[in-house]
Amino acid sequence: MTDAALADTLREAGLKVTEPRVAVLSALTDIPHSDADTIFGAVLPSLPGTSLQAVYGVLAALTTAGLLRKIEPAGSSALYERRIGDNHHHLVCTECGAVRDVDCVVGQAPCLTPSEAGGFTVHTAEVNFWGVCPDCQSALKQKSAD
Amino acid sequence: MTDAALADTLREAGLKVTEPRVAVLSALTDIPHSDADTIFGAVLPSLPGTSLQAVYGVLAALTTAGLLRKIEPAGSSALYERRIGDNHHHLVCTECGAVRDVDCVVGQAPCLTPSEAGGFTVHTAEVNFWGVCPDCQSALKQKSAD
DNA sequence: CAAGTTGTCTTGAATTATTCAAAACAACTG
DNA sequence: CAGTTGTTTTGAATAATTCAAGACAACTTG
Repeated sequence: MTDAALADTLREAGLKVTEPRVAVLSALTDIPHSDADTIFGAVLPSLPGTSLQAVYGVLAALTTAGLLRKIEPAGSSALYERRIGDNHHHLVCTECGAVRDVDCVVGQAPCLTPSEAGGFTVHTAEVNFWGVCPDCQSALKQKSAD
Repeated sequence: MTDAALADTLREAGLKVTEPRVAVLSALTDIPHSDADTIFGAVLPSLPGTSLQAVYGVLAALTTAGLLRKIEPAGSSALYERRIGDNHHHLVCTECGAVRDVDCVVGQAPCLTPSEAGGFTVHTAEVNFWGVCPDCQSALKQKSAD
């Protein structure tokens, strides 16, 4: 995705186009499920004057505008991804924290209406799967072999 | 639940029985879905010499022993509950952070096997519902009427 | 029941992720 | 091109949680 295309994305969302915003979108295209610090590291080479706070500001703006989705798996810092609008879920490695996308499980989400909402107005169902990623499985096997 | 019964619960889990532990279990029986600070406030009257760090230590020990479940909804601090062993889920109010238990939705959890685990070994599926609790619904209605 | 061992609690401080605030600055509007 | 609005920079503050060392208490063993 070119910077021009990313700029259009920003404009369409009613946001001003700035270098930090384009850079953050670009970084998240390459490395989804990244936290603020990782994104900061990714954009720093192209924006030497930027700061971590600026990244936080950009992430907040883009998330509010609906261009980013913020996920906060237990035990890790907030992660951001560009894949939005589809109700996909996440698979998180309990060993290393790696995150992978999972398409919504049973076609729609019939199972995701709480039987008894107790007066709550539910608007979102979030599903997280916890497990061990292939890499960590190998590592664990290796370790137990010692 | 009496303190003696709570003490037995601790012993059965292979843990030493101490005042702070009994107090924390007792507090969580009364006020589930509490964070460390709330629990600290609840046990302080009966344990004047205790500290927040002690509460954190107790919570960590009890969670490791399987007596507590730790939940970490996005945007709030870690919460603890005694209800364990059943795969229930949570309903979280996006306005005030209130948490309510929800029984597992479709009988078992047939919908909670990711279609494509991508090599991950999945051991847990976590479901969180986000919505607005009855109290906050009233409050919002009130506000919009102004 | 007494002494020892192991593990827990207390005290104090450090860390990490994140947010707040004010001034300098840049993007879109007309 | 100038103005307005909103963004970024800079610097500091906050909140939740964790780390570490010594004091202490619970269960075990004799």
